[in-house]
Amino acid sequence: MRATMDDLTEMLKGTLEGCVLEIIGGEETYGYAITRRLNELGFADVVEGTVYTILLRLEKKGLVQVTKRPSAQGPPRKFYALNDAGREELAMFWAKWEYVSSRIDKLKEGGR
Amino acid sequence: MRATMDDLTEMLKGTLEGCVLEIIGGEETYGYAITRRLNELGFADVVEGTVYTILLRLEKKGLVQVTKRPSAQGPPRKFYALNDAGREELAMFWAKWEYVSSRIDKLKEGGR
DNA sequence: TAGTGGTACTCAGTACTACAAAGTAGCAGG
DNA sequence: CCTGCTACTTTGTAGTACTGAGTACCACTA
Repeated sequence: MRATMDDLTEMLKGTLEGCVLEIIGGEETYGYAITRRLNELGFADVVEGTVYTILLRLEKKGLVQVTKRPSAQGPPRKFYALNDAGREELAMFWAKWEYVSSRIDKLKEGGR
Repeated sequence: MRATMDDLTEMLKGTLEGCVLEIIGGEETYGYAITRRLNELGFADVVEGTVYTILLRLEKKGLVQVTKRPSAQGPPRKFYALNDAGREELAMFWAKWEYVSSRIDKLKEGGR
């Protein structure tokens, strides 16, 4: 119930999934690495559980192709890559983001 | 379950409340008018029910001052104005927005 | 004067999302 | 062997926007 700057979870709803799509779109990668990447990017509080639920959702929606590969650093990794539907969804996400963020910025400028 | 451009509801979660705060901050106003304002601003699918739940939440959090005034155009209106806590919350909202949107834009630019 | 349409508010229930928390499992180094 | 790091899974919870139904008040009009 804090109102501090670092509590961004509500604002990330609906955008985190798109961010994960974008990261996967850049290169085939896996859950743990995606979490670290998001943390690096400034989304410091995003934890693994969140990312894994998103990945399962993407898989269910048929937006990604999954490949299991052994790892030298622990249990096997599940690598994710975008398929055509995923790339389409990603483009849609950026279109929505463009739209929403421009409206909000306009509102901020006292948009009449 | 559509994936069309006009389904923005998930992306608005966490930001709509801030938008309502901003509108109230601009001038004392009431629920119905706020809904129309949001629709004008491009948030076409936002409906009254949503705005009223936000307003009740703001009231519960003690961020607004409420004044009931009779209307010539129907039942009495509940006018909302920001108090000090509300102005603080609004500033916090814009700070968060600045932060989150800049990170997402960076990610979009292929941010390394 | 009954009916319609626009204004204005309320409330119960639902869907979706991010997070918390706990657990399983493998490998490396001391 | 045991601690720490990597890596994945699952269950449950809280918060938010939306749906849909309802109440109520007024103006206009047929």
